[in-house]
Amino acid sequence: MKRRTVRELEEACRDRGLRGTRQRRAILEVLARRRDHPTADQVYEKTRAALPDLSRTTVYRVLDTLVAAGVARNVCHPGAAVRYEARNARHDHLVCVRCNRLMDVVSPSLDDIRLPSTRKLGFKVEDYTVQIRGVCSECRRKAKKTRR
Amino acid sequence: MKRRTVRELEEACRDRGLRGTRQRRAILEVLARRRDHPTADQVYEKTRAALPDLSRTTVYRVLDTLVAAGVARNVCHPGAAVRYEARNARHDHLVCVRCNRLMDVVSPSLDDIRLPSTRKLGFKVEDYTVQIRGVCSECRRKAKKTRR
DNA sequence: TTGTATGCAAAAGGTTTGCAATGAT
DNA sequence: ATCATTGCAAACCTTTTGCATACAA
Repeated sequence: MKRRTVRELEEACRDRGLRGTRQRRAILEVLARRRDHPTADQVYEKTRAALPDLSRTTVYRVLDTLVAAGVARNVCHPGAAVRYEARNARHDHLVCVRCNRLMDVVSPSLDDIRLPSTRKLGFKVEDYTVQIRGVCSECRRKAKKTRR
Repeated sequence: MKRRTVRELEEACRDRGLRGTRQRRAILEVLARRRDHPTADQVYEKTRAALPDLSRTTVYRVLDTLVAAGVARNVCHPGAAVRYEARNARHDHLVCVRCNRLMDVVSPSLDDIRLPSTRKLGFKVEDYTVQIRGVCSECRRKAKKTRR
C-alpha cells in the first residue's frame, strides 16, 4: 500500500493553514511511520520519546485537528479507544471478532466496487472501506488448543 | 432489510446455553425493535421503561454476552461510545465524517463482492460490511448556509 | 502583534470490576 | 443445590474543557 511521507503530511497541514509546531511535526512523524492503528495514548507514549514534555491533551487535540484536516483518519474499531492512521491509499480492514485485533488488508478487487446510490438520502460519498470480520490466526490457534 | 424477531433472538440465546432472564428478554426486545444503533446507555434508558430496577451494569454485561453469542453486534463508530444492533441480514453503513451520524444502507450490489484471500494470514472470514464515508444531508445544508 | 496552539489540572463520560444477593435450571 | 446472572458502588480508562502561557506567522 502506498504510504504518505511526513513531508507530504506536513505540506497538507500547511495547505490547510495549520501552524507548524514541534508537537504536530513529532506526532505526524510517529503516525507516518506506523503501519498499525495506534490509540491516542499510544501515539502519546511514542511521541513523548522525541518530545518528553508533550502533553496528552495536545495529542488528543492534534489528532482531532489532523482528522478534521483530512490528513489522518480515525479507524472504526469495536474496542473502547479510538484508533488513528495516517490517511493513505484506500484500503480495507480485517477485524478479529474474538480479540478485536485490526489489520490492514490490500485488495485491489475492492478498489472499484459499485456503491449504492445515496442521492435520495442527500449523502455525499467521499470514500469507503470494507470491514471484514472474522477470526485471526492467533485466536484460531487458541480455540483449537482449548477444544477438548 | 430482513430483521430478526425477538423470538428468533431468544432462541439463538437458548441455543447458546444462555439463561432466560427478565433482563435479557427486555433488552432483546428493545434491540430487536430499533432500527438505529443505540449506545449501551440508550439501551439502558429504553429498557428501563419496561424494567425500572434494571441496572446499567447489567445492560453492559448483557450486550457483551449477546455480542459474544453472535446475537447482537457492536457497530464500528467513530464516536466515543460503542453502538449496538441486533444481528440481522448483511448490510452496510453510511458514516458522516462531520457529525458522525451512522445510517444503515441496503445495497444488494454489495452483497456478493469478491473479498481478498486471507488464507495466507490465517484469517477466517465470517462476514463483512462496507462503511461508506461522506457528508450527510443535514451537514451539507449547514455547510451551505455558513458559506459566506 | 495577534491569534493559534499548548500544558495543566480538573471534570466528564463510558465501561469494567469485586462482591454479595438473587434466581434460572 | 448449583452456578450463572444481577445490582450496587467504586474503580478505571479515555476524552474533553477552562484557563493561563507560549509561540508561529
